[in-house]
Formats: sequence, C-alpha cells, structure tokens
Amino acid sequence: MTKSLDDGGVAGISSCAVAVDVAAMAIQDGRLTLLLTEPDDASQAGRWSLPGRRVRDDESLDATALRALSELIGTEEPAVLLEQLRTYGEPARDPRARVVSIAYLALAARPLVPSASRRTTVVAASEAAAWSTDRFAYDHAAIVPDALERLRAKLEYTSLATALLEQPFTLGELRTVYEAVWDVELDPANFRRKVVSTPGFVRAAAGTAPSGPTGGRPARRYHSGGATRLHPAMLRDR
Amino acid sequence: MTKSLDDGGVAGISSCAVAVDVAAMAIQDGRLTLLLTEPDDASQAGRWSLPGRRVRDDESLDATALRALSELIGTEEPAVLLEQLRTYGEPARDPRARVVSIAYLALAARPLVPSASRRTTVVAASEAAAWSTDRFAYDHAAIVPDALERLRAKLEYTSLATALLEQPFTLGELRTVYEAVWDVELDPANFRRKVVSTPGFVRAAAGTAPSGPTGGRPARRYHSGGATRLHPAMLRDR
DNA sequence: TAAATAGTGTCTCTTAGACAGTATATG
DNA sequence: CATATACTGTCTAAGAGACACTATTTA
Repeated sequence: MTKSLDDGGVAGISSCAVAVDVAAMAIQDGRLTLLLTEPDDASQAGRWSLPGRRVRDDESLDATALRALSELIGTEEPAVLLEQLRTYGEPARDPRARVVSIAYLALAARPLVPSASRRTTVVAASEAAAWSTDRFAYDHAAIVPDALERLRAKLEYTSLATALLEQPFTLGELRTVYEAVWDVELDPANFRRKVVSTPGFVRAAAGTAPSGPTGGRPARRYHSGGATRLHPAMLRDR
Repeated sequence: MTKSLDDGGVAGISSCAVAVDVAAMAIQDGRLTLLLTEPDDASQAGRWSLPGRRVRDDESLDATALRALSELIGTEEPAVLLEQLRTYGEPARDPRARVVSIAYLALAARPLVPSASRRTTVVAASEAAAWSTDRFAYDHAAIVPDALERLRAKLEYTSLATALLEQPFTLGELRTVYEAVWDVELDPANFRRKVVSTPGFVRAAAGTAPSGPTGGRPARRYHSGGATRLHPAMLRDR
C-alpha cells in the first residue's frame, strides 16, 4: 500500500506500526482513577500498560481509541470524552518493533469497571503517575504523568471537568471533580460563585438532587453549558 | 520488521507510513509568518503544504521534525524551538496511501528565509489560517489554524514567546511578539509590569539596546528566565 | 435538637487596566 | 525644539479568597 509513496524505496525509511494507547480516567469515591491492563506481549510480563490497539487500515485514530476502550470495558460512546494527548515515537520504545503510539486521554462520566475476562485494574491516577518506570510496560510510565498533567491543566481553562460527571450534576459534584484532580480543597462558596459567573460553563437544570446520607440541603441541578474554553479560567494557585 | 508484532497477521491491520509536518513560524516586521512549501507529490500541484518528511527507522519524531526544517532552510538547532502539536491520521488524508502525520509547531528566533532551490514561501500566519481548504495540500488546511491557535493559547501560560526572539531582547520586542501573535495592541507600561512581576519569565541582562531610527530611550536587555509555565499567566481578554 | 451540605452576603487584598508623568534617545 | 520609545507612579474597578450567615436536609 505504501509503495506508491515516492520515498518508499529510500533506504532507512519503512513503515512503522501505528498504535493508540488510552489513559482512561474517572472519578470514584472522590478520587481520580486510571484504568490499566496487562499487555498481551510476553516480554512485558509483570508490568501494567494503558489499553492500546493497533490502528486498522480504514479506521481513524479516534475510532481506534474508542475501540481500545470499549473492547476492554463496555463503555458506550456518549459516556466517554476522548481527547488526543500526544504521540510517542522513540525508536526503541517497543522492544519488538518500531511502534509509533498516539496517546489519548479518555474521561468517563461513570466509574471504570475492571473486566473479569481481560486482566485489568483501576488505580489512583496520582499514585500511578509516581510509579517507578519498571512497573509499566513500554514507555507508559512517561505517558501516565503526561496525561494527568494535561487533565490538571485543562481543568483550568476548559469545561473538561463536566466530562467526568453524569448529567445533570450538582455544583458540589463538580467541585469534587476539581478537588480530586488537583488534590486540593476548595471553598464551596467561592467555587460556586466562580462557576456560575463564568459564561457558558454550566446552565441551571430543573429540580434538585436529593440530599446524601449525611443530610444537607438539596442541591440544584446543572447541565454543561455550551462553552469549551472558560473565560475567565478556573485558576488554581501555586 | 513489524512481523514480530503479534497482530501483524490480523486482517485489516498493516503498517502505515509515518510522517512529520512542521508549522514553522517567526516574527518578521511585527507580523507572525509561516513557512510553506510546494509538495513533491504531483497530485497536489498548485497547493501549498507544510514542510514534511517521513520518519526514518532509527529516528525520533523530534529529529524528523528538525530534519524537515533544516533541509528546507539552513536553520540550526538552538534558534528553533520544536513542540509537538497533534497527530493527524484520517484514513483518506493522503490520497496515495495511509499516512499518519505528527504535526509540529516550530518557533524560530529569526525571520524565516525562503530557499531558492526548493520552492518555498513565507506568508502571514493569520492569513494562511483563513485560506480555503483547496489552497493547501492534504489536510494541511486543518493543521495551520490548529498551530496558530495553539501558539496563541500557549503565549498565555508559557514563556513560549521568548522562543520567537533572539537573546537578549527588550521588553518592547517581547511585547511586539504578543501583539503580532494575538493581533492586539498592549499597553507598554502594564505589559512591562506584568512580565517583570511574573517569576522566572525574564531576567535582566547587562547593558541596553540602542534606540531605533525613530529615537526613544534605549531599552534594557533581558534574557529568558528559567520558567516554562507562567504564574500568573499573561491573560488576554476577550 | 446537632451536624451536614447548599447557597448568599460581605469584607479585604491583590491585580489589571487606564493614563499621567518622567527619562533618554533621534532628527 | 518636537517626537518617539522606555520606564515609573497612581488611581480605579474587578476578581479571588476568607469567612459569617441563612436555608434545608438527615439522624
């Protein structure tokens, strides 16, 4: 197929295997979690990897990412937001062959469920990002911190946090997303004011959510607003 | 080479050609410019493309990007900052074959010089980003606006602007970068205060730069500070 | 009742922007 | 001298954070 490309016959240029790896994250019990799986590759035994698949001939990269995820967990499309992270292509990143991998960030609105058939696990994202390199297969020890940092940064200036919640949601739930991802405590009053005053971030929905088991006033429900970029941003201090 | 991968024999999966395309930008006469070239591919005659090269077997993606650039203009390494933009991999983006392309953003400290031998041109980045699709080869009409928007966004929260200047520079020059990229006018006094008060953005250098032909007090020189991310950010209003 | 969560009001401190004023160059 | 650019000072308005206070639930 690639032989029609004019430099197909040049020495030192052949085709690479192209794969997609997905860093799938969700909120569970107030913590940000990451889905990991055991790679099929025997040379990587005892290590964890991000779910990955090779790109098929007729398939877009986004479609490969969705397939990598849905073959592992039964995730349907609307519950997951996929966003390209970056591409990893060091020549030796896979010992078997040259594999260029496009990494994706996937944000699920519901907790990730490890599948019984495939060997998968769900771990705290911040812990996995700090694991030593040899607990991961390939170069996935580099991808995981990149994914976490990208998510942390994007929460500031985009409405991405709403992708980690089912709709409608309360502002308390939205605040727990920020607290879980940034690992901070936020003032509920100031958080609310900031969210509501940022145009297009959320819009009020009908009704209220019931109180939790510890009581408390029922919270109003909100939907995501139309905005993807937030102005002003939800800045975290440092 | 890829036959050692376990799904090499699966139907619908073969290797893709992998290429790198570079959106190289620089400041020239107070405007942000973009380097374009005519593709070798005859099927794309009459269209402009970003400089691109296929990735060699033993070559990192960054190295390919640098090669794509330096084969076209005589750019040496320290004068150019390369940053991965995103990867474009729609199955039909290249009519000849499946080509997955990793796009890079390249920021040059000096104006880009079109080479005489290869057919290249330098255009205003904002104009190219608005060109109709058929003036570009492949899907490069999508890459150019992405690159411009990425640069505009990154000027806010990173020190990337200094990559578009030779060191040392004056704060007037740095302001010109922001004005060119964002297409706004900034108050010199407030800009200065913001830059100087942002930790790690710039550090004072020795001496002053001579006045321009229109006079004016000589400006102090500055170098880039160590910071890559800016806190607080240089926010543009909207 | 107390405790918990939602939501409002208000004060203070910081910062961004407008813009006046000073410093030092060219012509 | 006028003009241009660099740089400083200062006022004002908006926003962020701290935190008191009210509202509505569970136990």
